[in-house]
Amino acid sequence: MLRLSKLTDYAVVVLAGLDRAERNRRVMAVPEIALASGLAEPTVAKVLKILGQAGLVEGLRGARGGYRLGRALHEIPLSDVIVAFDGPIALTACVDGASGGCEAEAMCPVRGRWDPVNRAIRDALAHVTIADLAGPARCHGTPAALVLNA
Amino acid sequence: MLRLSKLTDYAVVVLAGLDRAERNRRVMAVPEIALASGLAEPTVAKVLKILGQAGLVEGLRGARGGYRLGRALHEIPLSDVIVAFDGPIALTACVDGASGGCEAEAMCPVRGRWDPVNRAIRDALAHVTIADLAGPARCHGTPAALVLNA
DNA sequence: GGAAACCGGACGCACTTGGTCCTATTTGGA
DNA sequence: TCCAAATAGGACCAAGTGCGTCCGGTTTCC
Ligand code: FES
Ligand code: FES
Repeated sequence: MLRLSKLTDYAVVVLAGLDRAERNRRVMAVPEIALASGLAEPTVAKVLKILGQAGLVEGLRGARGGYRLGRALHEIPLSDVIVAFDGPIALTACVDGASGGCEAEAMCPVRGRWDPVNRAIRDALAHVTIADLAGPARCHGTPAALVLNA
Repeated sequence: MLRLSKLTDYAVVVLAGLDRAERNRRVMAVPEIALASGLAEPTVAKVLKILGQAGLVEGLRGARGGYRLGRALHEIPLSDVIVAFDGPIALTACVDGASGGCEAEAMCPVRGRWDPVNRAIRDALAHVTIADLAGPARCHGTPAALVLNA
């Protein structure tokens, strides 16, 4: 359905919640983040694990541990979050060297023609930051709407 | 995975195949299209049925029947095909009035903020025509790449 | 040393997707 | 008039995958 997974959606919410702690230079533990975001605790944990692997958040282990933002929200492009959860951004299975995903591979008239479309989607998603999605604070200079509707 | 369904992919191939018949003002039957596109016959039939419901192709019933393009390929935006197979183009479940798809609905900080992103994707997809994907013939004036990478 | 917290992976349920097939309806031709 | 050809529409089942949950292991502070 051209939809990204729920986890990706949750990730944005979690990141937005973490941002509030960031301003106080605190770390937040999972239960606290779950409460702040209204999501189930195990789900939040899973989201943060994946975000950690992608380097978007930093996890501090041990007692009094928690999570902290790896970068500021306005430096995290939406595409990074999507890639972390949904894998590479490509509309079709038959891109570049990926053979075998398609049945009409031999005589296919659209072989490789999706590439410009994929690149366009990637670009659009790369120019939106999580800060644009998280709140009314404009920290990027150009609001997302301006860039996107050009 | 931000992927569109295989059926959508096949639809583009099928439409490209139909275009060759269109130039001769002929109609093509399912077996012929299947042969031309290299796809399985029942699959092609299913694709054409859906395309017919969307008005993108016209089916002529009875003996000597077949399928014909509803419009020229360069007048069919990619978004129309995607909508026919994958439903409305929206990255997240929580758009506009669609409540219930999300758990953190009450206190969600990103409620409604996806809309500009969705609109951007929709616009990008609406400016690519099937003709852009189907072959080297440029019939739209501006090639897709130019519009997309602006 | 114990408690608190993250880390990594495995498991199972459930939904969606895809491919196939069958029947009804329509139309052209013998 | 009757039959063959071809679409229309839906039902059906199998496979894959996303999603939520849980558990044991490891690290760090008190
Ligand atoms: S190779 Fe996949 S649709 Fe052509
Ligand atoms: S309402 Fe769905 S993420 Fe906010």
